Amino acid sequence: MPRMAQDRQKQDRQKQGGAGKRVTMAAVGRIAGVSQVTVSRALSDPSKVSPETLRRIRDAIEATGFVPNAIAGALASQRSNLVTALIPSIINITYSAFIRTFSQRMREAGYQILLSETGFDPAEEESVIAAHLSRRPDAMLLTGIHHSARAKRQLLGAGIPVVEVWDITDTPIDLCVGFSHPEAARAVADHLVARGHRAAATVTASDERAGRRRDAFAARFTALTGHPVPDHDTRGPASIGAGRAGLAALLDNEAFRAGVVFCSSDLLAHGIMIEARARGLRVPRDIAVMGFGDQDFARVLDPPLTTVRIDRDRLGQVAADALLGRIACREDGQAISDIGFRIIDRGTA
Amino acid sequence: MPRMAQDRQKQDRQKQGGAGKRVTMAAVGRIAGVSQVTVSRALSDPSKVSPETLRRIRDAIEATGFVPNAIAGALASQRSNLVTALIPSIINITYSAFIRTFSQRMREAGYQILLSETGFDPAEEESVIAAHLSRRPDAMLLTGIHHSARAKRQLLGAGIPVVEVWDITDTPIDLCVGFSHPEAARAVADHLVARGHRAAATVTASDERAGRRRDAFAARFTALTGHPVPDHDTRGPASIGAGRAGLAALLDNEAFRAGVVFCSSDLLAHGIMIEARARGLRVPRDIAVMGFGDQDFARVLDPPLTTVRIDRDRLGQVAADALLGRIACREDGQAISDIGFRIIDRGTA
DNA sequence: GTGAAAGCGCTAACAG
DNA sequence: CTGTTAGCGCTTTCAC
Repeated sequence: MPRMAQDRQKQDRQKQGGAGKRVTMAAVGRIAGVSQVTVSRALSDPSKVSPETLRRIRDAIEATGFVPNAIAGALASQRSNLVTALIPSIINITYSAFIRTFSQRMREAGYQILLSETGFDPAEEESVIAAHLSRRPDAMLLTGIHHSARAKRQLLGAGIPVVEVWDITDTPIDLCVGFSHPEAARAVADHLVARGHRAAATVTASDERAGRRRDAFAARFTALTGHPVPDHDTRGPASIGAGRAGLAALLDNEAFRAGVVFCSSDLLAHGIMIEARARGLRVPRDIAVMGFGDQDFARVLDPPLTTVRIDRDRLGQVAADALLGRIACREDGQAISDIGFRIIDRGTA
Repeated sequence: MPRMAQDRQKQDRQKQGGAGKRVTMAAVGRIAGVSQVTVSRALSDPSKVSPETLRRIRDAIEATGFVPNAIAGALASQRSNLVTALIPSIINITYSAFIRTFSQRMREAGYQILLSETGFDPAEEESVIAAHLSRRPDAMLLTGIHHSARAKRQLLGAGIPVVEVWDITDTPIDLCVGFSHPEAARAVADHLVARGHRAAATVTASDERAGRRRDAFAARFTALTGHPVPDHDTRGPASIGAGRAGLAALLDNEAFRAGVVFCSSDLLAHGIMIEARARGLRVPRDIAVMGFGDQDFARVLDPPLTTVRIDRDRLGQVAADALLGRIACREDGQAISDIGFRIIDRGTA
C-alpha cells in the first residue's frame, strides 16, 4: 500500500474513536480489577477463576464488546484452530456438498475452515498451498492425490495432519479417503454390458479424475464388446448445457447414433436427456444415459437418472474424523479409507 | 498394506521433525548470513535489499523450505490480509457463484477469504460473526441486511470495512451492494400481467429475501388482476425436487389449475417444468413458469426458461471493489450500489 | 485463585 | 543497504 494512503488510514481509524483502540484482555482486566492473565483464564477455563471474579470479568467483556484476538492467541499457543481446505471448484456441488459436511464436523470440534478453489490446476494449487500454510493451519484437506513435488515437501515440512480426498492411493501424503475411480468406471462398464448394451459413448468434463474414469470405462467396455467408445470432451466444467452440446456433437459427428452415454457427472447426463428429447429421441429406448454422482436431482428427473452414488456426506465425515484423530494424536486410525461407490439403477440405462 | 504405508509415513514425519521446529526468518537469515529483518525486507520489498544478499536469502529459503508465518506478521503489522465472508449456503449456486468472483478479485489484491455458512439463521450468524472477528479480518462481507443488534455493534466496534450484499437499504452498516427484491418482484408482476396472464401462483424456498419477493409479487399481481395468488412454501432449500413437489401440491390442492408460477429460484422453476410435463401439461400453454436468478442452465432448458437475471459476477466485483476502496481509504466511492435486475424473456412465460 | 515474566515470529520505527 | 530495538496481544510457566 502506498505510504500516504496508509498514513491517512491510520488517522481515520483513530478518528473513528470506537475503532481506534480495539479492546484487549488487559483493558478488560483493568475494568474488572484483575490482571490480563486472569481474563485469559476466565475465557479458556472458567473453573480456574473464582465465581465472583468471573462475574466481574464477564460484565467487563459485555460492557466493552471485547472480542478475543485469535491472531495473538495462535501465535502464543502455536495452535491456530484453523483448518484449511482446497477444492477444485466451489460452484461444483460435488465438492461444495461434501465440504459442508466436513466444515460442520470441524466447526463442532472448534475449528474454522479456510477454503480456497484451485481450479483443477496443479500450478495454482501449489501457490494456494503455500498461502494456506502461511496461516499455520492445524490441519489441511486436499482434493485429489496429485500434487507438485514442491507442494508435497512443504506439506510434509509443516508437520500437520493432511487428508487427501475424492481419490485413493497407496501412498498418501498422510491420510486419504475416497474411492477408486477406475474401479468405479469398470463396474459401470460391467453393469451396462450385463444390461445388454453393446454401443456406448462418453461425455467427459475437464477433470483429471473424470478423465481416468472415461479411460477405464472405455478400456473395459471395448474389451467386453469389441466396440470402440467415442468420447466427447467438454473442455470445461460440467453443466447441463455442456451435456446437450456433447450429445449433439456425438450424434452430428456420426461417431455414435444410439446406445448408452456414460457421463462424468449427473449434470452432463441431465443435459443429454434434454437434448435427446429435443431431438425426438426416447430415453432410454434410443439413447440410454448413465450419470455420476447421484446428485439430489437425479431421482426426480423424468425418467429418474441411473447413476453412481458417492456418499459425499460420509466422505466429509470420515475426512474430518481422520483429521481430528490425528490432531488428538491417536495414530491408530487407519490412514486410508475407501468409502466405495454404488451403482443406482433407475430409469435411464 | 495400509499398515506399511502408515509406518513409512510415521517415520517420515519423525525424520522431518514432525511437530519439531518450523523454519523462521531468523533461521533463514542465519544461513544467508544476514539478520532476520533483512529476510523480512527481502520478502516484502526486494528492492530494498542488495542483489547479492537477495540471492543468498532466496537460496536459503529454497534450501529450508521456509514458509513465512502470516500469524506473526499479522500480529506485528495489525493487518491480517484476510477478508471474511458469510453466505447463507455454500451449495446454493446463487451465492457460491458470486463468492467466486468476489474471492478472485480479493485474491488478486492479496487477500485470502475465510468463508462460512450461516444457514439463513440470524442467531447462527451472530456467533459466526464473532468467530470471524476474532481473526481480525481487514474487511468483511455479509449476505443480507438483517443482522442482530449485538452483531452490528461488534461489527462497528471492529472498525473495518463491511459490505452487505444481495439486498439494498438506506442504512447499511457501512457499504451495501445489491438490488431491491420487492421492486424486482413487482416488475415481474407487471411483466406477466402485460403478457396477458390473469392467474398466478408462487413457489418459494425458505429464504427471507425470497419471502419478500413473494409478498411483493402477490400484492402487485392481485392489485392488477383482482385475483389472489396461492403460494407453496417449500420449507427448505430450493431444489428441482422441491419445485416438482410444489407444483404437485398447488395442483392437487386445487388452489391453482392453470396460469403462471413465479418461483423464488430457477431450480424450483426447472422442477415445475418437469412436473408439468410428467402430468401431460404443456409449458407454457397450460402452465407458464417464471424463474429467478438466470442460472446457467436456464437458457438450455427446453423450452428455455423465462427468468430474472441478477448479474452475480458484477455483484461480486462491485462488492470487492467497494471493500478495496475503503481499505485504501478512498472514502469517495459510493456507499450504496444498486446493481439492478433484468427480466429475461424466453420461452416459459 | 491469582499474578509476573517470558516469549510466539514477525513488522515498524529509527540508527548507522 | 543493513542492523537494533520495541512491541503486537495473547498463552505458558512458574511463583505466591
